[in-house]
Amino acid sequence: MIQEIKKIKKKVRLEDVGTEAGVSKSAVARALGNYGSVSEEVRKRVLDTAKKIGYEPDQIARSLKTKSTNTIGVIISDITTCFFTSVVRGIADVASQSGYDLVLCNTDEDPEKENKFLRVLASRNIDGLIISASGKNTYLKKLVRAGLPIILLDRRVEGLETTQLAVDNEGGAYEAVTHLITLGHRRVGIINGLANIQTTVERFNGYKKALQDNHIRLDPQLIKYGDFKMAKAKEVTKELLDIKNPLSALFISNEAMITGALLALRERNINIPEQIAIVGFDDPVWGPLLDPALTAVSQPAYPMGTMACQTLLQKINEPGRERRSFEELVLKPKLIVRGSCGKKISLPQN
Amino acid sequence: MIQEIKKIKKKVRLEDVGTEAGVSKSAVARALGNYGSVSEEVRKRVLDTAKKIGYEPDQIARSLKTKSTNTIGVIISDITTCFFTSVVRGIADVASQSGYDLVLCNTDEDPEKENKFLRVLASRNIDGLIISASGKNTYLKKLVRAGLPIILLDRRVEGLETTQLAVDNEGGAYEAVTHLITLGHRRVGIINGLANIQTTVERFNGYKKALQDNHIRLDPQLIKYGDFKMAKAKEVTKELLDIKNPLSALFISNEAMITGALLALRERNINIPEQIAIVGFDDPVWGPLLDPALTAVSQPAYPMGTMACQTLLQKINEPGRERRSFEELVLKPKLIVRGSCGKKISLPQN
DNA sequence: ATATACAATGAAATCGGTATCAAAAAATTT
DNA sequence: AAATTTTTTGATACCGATTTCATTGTATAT
Repeated sequence: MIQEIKKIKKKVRLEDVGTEAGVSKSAVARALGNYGSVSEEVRKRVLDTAKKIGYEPDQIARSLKTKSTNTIGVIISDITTCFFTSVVRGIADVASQSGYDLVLCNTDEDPEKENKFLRVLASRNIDGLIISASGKNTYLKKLVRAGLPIILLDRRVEGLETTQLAVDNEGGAYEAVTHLITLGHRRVGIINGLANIQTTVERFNGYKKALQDNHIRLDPQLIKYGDFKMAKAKEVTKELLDIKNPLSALFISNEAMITGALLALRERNINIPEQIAIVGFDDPVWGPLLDPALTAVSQPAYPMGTMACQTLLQKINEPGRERRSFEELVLKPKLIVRGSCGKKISLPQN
Repeated sequence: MIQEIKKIKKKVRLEDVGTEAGVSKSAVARALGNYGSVSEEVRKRVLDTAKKIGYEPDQIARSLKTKSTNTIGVIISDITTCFFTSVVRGIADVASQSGYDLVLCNTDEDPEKENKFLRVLASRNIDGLIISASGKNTYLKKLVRAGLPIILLDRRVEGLETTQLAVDNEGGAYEAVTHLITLGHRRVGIINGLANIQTTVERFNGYKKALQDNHIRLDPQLIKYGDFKMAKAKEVTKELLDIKNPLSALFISNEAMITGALLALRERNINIPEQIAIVGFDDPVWGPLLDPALTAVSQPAYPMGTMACQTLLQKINEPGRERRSFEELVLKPKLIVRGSCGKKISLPQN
């Protein structure tokens, strides 16, 4: 039994570089950290031996002392959502450029999970946080008060005085629904997202406002709620198709639900746009592949990510601005008209 | 100028709990850490005061001592790729259940970025790594030798003795192309991914093998390379459409490139499947929405993620198994036949 | 009652860096 | 050459947990 477990290479520490180079670890720290003063000779020797024996500083140890981890937390509902995918990519690119890393958390809109992640991230001493919050969250307030730089992404949270970055959901929805109305549609259905999520409410408001401005009465039958996912939207779409006074157009509140809705229409053999006109909030890459191509509200997801991260990094690095950091950044979405709403239809007599 | 900057709440430390509860910090550590022995009375008192003054242990400090960070690194090419999105979600779910967090890195297939991320993650003392490696990477080998638990995801790396988890790319491609051949197609084009990526090679091999097994000569004109992205695939598809001896079927190596290819066909007003049959590797959610619906090779992306993470956690927690940890886990993809390949065509005379 | 085992506790070392401080060495001024 | 300043350097405290160790107090065995 002389067979030994292969020895795992031991970590090279700052001090090891010191002994190898024949100086104290303080000297090494100065040489590598470019601060204090070191003789040119020692600096060179240290740099060489550091490279030679493969020294890599331990971030954990460093963080313990400096209180900065070069980490930013990202809390979203679901990375699988195309919108968030792009946002996260944007965040990641900016972060990486500045030497920050991302810790990613999916909450599935579950406030409990959200709370758990917040605690975990806080205990990890993240330098900043970008969060698409589910809503009422007590711990989040604590973190804001504790001075953690935070960007509220895509969703406002009441009573939280911190920077937020969102899309003009109401405006986007308004534009989309107005487009339908302009084309002559009077019975416009809507598939909302989860009921008490900020974005859902705002998009719904845009829908309502568009109807109102055109003197169309709100019909509760035309209003359905999904959960931002495909399956539920499919179900709910079928319900919409089954009401007696049928709808002629449908507005759908996010990408996954668009898929669900279209699937339902497919199953029922309903033609777009002849039998029903479709607009979606979110402009999927595959929209142009459909026949007719999808008319949709396009959100600048990637730019939102980069902007969120840039703003966060500013907050992190200029803590002086903290006082005036309660700003609202709003990006405009854009309606992209393709074929799925068809041409102007003749108004029914009423 | 009596106006003061609002005081930021100071961190509560283990020791603070101690003084508040009238015991030493060692006692607190034992009470909270559930080890050693503490009198029931002290335990209760400590737990109470800890909650009262809101103590949250500092992970950084803990990690420094314990050498474990409860963090796993995830290095992929691009989170924007649907396949990776699902994989990452799978990883995240399993990780989170076991109290691990994810640090996410996008390399864009750039070996330099990959190397940089590896260094950063190593210096952060991650407990394990899941990586879809770009290829020849020196630093990765170092980490394996250093004993870091690693799962190679989706792509093998030569000379690296560590667990790997991939889809049977060759098999999947073989099945797809064979399907086309069975339907009577003889001139089958292929849009490959980036040239020296493992998955590209394997899928291409499946394509070649299928042709070979059916005694069809490889025509270089039918073979194009993309970069896994949409734009390039669109371009390349047009090139394919322009060759004189036209192709009757096309196999496309991943989702984004499918979109690109279909976009090109759309522009040229080419009918699927009458003028060209289409199979894709990757089964997009929107595949069924097309007309005809897309025939595609479906990869179990989410399960790959969960499995990768489970396997990794095993490695982390049972270091004894290290010796025999050079295993290859292969998942089977599945061809899903829908409409985009059409029916059997009559063979041209040849 | 004495010896022994065991539970409960606090002091102190440790993890690997950063930062402060005072001593030593070198350079400059007078 | 002596005094002063400046540069270079190593020793040491510190970050906030974990963990070892020695000590005290209590329970059990003899």
